[in-house]
Amino acid sequence: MGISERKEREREEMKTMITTAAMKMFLEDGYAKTSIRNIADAIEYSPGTIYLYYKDKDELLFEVQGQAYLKLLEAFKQNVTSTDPLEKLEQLGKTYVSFGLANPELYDLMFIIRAPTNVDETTHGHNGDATFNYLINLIEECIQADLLIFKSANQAALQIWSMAHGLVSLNLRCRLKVMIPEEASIPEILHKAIEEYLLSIRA
Amino acid sequence: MGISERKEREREEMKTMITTAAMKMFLEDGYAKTSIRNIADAIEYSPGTIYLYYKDKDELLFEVQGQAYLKLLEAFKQNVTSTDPLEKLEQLGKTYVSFGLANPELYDLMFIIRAPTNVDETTHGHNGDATFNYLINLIEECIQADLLIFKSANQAALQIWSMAHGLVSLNLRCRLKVMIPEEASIPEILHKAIEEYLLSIRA
DNA sequence: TGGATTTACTGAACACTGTTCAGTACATTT
DNA sequence: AAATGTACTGAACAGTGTTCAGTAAATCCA
Repeated sequence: MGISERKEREREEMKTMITTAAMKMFLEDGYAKTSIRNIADAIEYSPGTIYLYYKDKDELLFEVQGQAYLKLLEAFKQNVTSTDPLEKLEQLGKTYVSFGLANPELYDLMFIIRAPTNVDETTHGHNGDATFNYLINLIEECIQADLLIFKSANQAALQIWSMAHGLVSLNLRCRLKVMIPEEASIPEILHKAIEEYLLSIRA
Repeated sequence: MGISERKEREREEMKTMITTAAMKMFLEDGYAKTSIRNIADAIEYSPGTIYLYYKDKDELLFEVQGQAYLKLLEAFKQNVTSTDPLEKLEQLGKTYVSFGLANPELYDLMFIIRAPTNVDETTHGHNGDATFNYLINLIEECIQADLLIFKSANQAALQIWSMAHGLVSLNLRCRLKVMIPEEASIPEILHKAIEEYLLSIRA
C-alpha cells in the first residue's frame, strides 16, 4: 500500500516547507516579530494549517533550533582543522564567536530567547547534544594530553562555554559599548579575548 | 505658588506608584507576561493613564532597570568588604553570580531580555554606569597593583564580565543541565568556577 | 462505479497584547 | 460664575497565539 507512504512523505514535505519558511523569517525579522499568520502567508496556507503539523509556535522554534545547532556543528567541523588539540580548541572558540557575530538572530533563538523550549530542558534537552559533544570531546582530548589546568571536562566546558557565550551575548545586547566604543573593532577584540583566555587556562 | 510644586510632587508619586507595581509584577511573572492592563489593574487606574507618565512599556522597563542596577550596586557595596584587591574582585564576582541566581527575573530584565532599551544603547546607555564603574575601578586597582595578567582595565572587564554573565545566563536558560545534572549543586559549582577563573588570571 | 468515511484545510472566533484618543469630570484661574 | 487647564477614562485599532465547526476533496469499501 503505497498511499500511506506517499502521505507520510507529503507530510514531511509540508513540515519542512513550514520550518524552511519559519527559519528564513526568524533570521530576517527575529522570532518574536514573526507571527504564525506571517508564516502561513509566506507558504500560502491558512494559519490553522500550521497547527496540524506543529502543536504550537514553540515546537516550531524547537525544530529550527535543531537545524541551527547542526549549522553550528558544521561550522565547527569546517574550521577546526589543526592537529594540535589546543589549537583546535582555539579554532572552535573563534568559530563560535564568529558564528554569533555573523548570525545574531540565529544565535538569539538558539541560546538567548526565552521560550518553553529553552526552559524545560527535560523533554527538549537533546536537541543540541551532537554540537555540545563536539566541544566536550575536544576538551577531553586536551585534558587527557594534560594541556589544560582543568581536571574534569565538564568543569572546563562550563568555563569555556560561559566565556564564549558571555562575549557573544553581551555584544548582542549592546553591553560591550562601554568597553569597546568602536563597533568595527568588536570582532577582533572578541577573538583576542578568546585567545587570551585560552592562554590563561593552559596547564 | 505651591500648587505647581504639589502637582509635580503628585506626578512623581504617581510615577513611583507605577514603577513600584511594575517592578513587583516583573519580578513575579516576568516582563513579557506583565501587561500594561495588569499594571493598571494593580494600581487601580485605567490602562491609558500609564501612558500619561511613561511613553511606552519599554520606558517602564528602562526605569525598572535603573533601580535593578542600583540594587546590584548595593549588593556589591555590601559584600565587597576585603582590603585585598584580588579578594575584593572575588567577592564581587561571587556577589554577581549570587545576585543572578537569587533574582532570575530581575537578571533577565537587566541583561538578557530583548527590548529597544537593551538594543539602542545610545540614548539609554548611562543607566547602569555607576554599577559598571564599580567593577572598572576595582579592576583598575588590581591592575595598578600588578595583580592581574591584563594590561588594560577594559580588556579585563570584558573577560571577567563575560565569564560571570555567561555562567549566570546559561544557567537561566537551563543550558548547564548537560554539565551539571544536580540542580542543587549549581550555586556551589558556579562560585567555584568564578574562583578558579580569577586564579587563572592572576599575574 | 457509488456511497460512506477519512483526511486536509479553512477562516472566523476567542482572549489576549501595546497603544491611541475623543470625551468627561474635576481643579484652577480669571 | 464662567472659562480654562488638567487628569483620567475606556472604547477602539491593529496586532498576537490558538481553537474548532464547517467544507471539500481524496480514499476506502461494497
